[in-house]
Amino acid sequence: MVRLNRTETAMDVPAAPASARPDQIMDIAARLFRLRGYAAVSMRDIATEAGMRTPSLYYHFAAKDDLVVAVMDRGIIVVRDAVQEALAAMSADADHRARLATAMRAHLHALHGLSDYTSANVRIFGQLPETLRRANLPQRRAYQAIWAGLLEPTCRDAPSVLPQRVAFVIGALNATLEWVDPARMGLEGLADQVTQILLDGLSSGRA
Amino acid sequence: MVRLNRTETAMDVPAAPASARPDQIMDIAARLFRLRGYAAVSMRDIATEAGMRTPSLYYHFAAKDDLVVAVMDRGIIVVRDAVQEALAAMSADADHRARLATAMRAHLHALHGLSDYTSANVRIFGQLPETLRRANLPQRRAYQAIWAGLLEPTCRDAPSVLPQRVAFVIGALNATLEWVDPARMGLEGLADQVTQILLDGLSSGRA
DNA sequence: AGAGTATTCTAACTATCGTTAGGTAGAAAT
DNA sequence: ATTTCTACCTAACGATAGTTAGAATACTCT
Repeated sequence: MVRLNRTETAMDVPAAPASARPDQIMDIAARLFRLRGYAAVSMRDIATEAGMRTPSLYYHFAAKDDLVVAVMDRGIIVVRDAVQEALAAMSADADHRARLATAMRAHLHALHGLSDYTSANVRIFGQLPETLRRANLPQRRAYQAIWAGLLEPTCRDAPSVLPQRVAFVIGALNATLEWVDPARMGLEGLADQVTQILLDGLSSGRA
Repeated sequence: MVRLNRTETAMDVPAAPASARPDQIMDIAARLFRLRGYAAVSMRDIATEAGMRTPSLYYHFAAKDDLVVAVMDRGIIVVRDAVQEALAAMSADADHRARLATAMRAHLHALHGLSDYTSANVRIFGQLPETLRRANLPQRRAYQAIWAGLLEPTCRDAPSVLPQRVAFVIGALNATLEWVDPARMGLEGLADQVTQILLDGLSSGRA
């Protein structure tokens, strides 16, 4: 609501390189998309939060479609990098259960704490017209490939179900977005619970 | 796209009671919401599919909000009835694992095969403004209560996590909406896989 | 200091949204 | 036969969406 003149907004972040303005816009867009969904966030909303007039956005992004695609792609890249780094930091002789648990933790962390990009992606993917969804599919497939490698040892006797397992596990992790209150519940407790259920099932609760 | 005059549309369904017209509109709305999301479906779209002019919708539903709330509520009622009936049909001495598996199957069936109402609910709930979401919450809470009863035996030693378990299981089941191709994959195979993972974990795949 | 580029501005356009006003054809009731 | 009610119609309103044209400002480099 507060109108900022351009001196204030530009000078608030003097350390960042000049080319970081698109990043700032994407940050704002990701946060709003995450909070309110895709159609409910207008270019005017994003411009207001960025302290600029609406048409100025079009200097950095030619259309709302381009902006949302950029946000969506980054959402997958962020979680993909997080999971890959977490796996790379493990000792080489970790078994597949430990690797799965680590990947789940990294995914949940990217989803709830790291940034708004991955959560925005999960939140609005289903709201996008098919054209925009298709634009994000290559990133998603690359990320699913990581999980296929992780889950392959769990279904060696029926490899045909692997793609469905991948989708189910990622979907189950993403579903936590809808009900987890990040403040009320610690991320560690959430990760413990979710990984335990997914690895050993609901029946193992008393162990 | 085809324009129908009122004689054709009114006479096509002479067997149905006259008061079924709101149901027909809700059927169409649920199908479109499921396919395209909330904001992407206009009252004009619904009216066109119903073979009428847009303002005529307002004779049956005072606002888009009322229509969408009616669809959302029915979406929960449908799945709730399906799960309750399936549980009621079980023998009284079934253990909690069998009851859980039955409930999961019924939920998945309502989600993928029974009608568009439950899938529309799951699909667009996160897209609604908070006011409309709140209107659907009582139905959701009532449905969650059923699952709380089902899941309580799985976490007797830590009852405080029960609400989160309920949300996680329902969320995981709902997540299948995003990746299951109902035609390509049989509903039974899907249910087998999902219930096995949720009950016994990913590691049990080779059993 | 001045030229050129980068960035933001004002003003406005078109399209579509949900919705309202007010009228009309047909069936039901008196 | 006249009224009443149901279910639909045409016409149009105000609000808001994404977007464009073109001028003005700020920054960079010589």
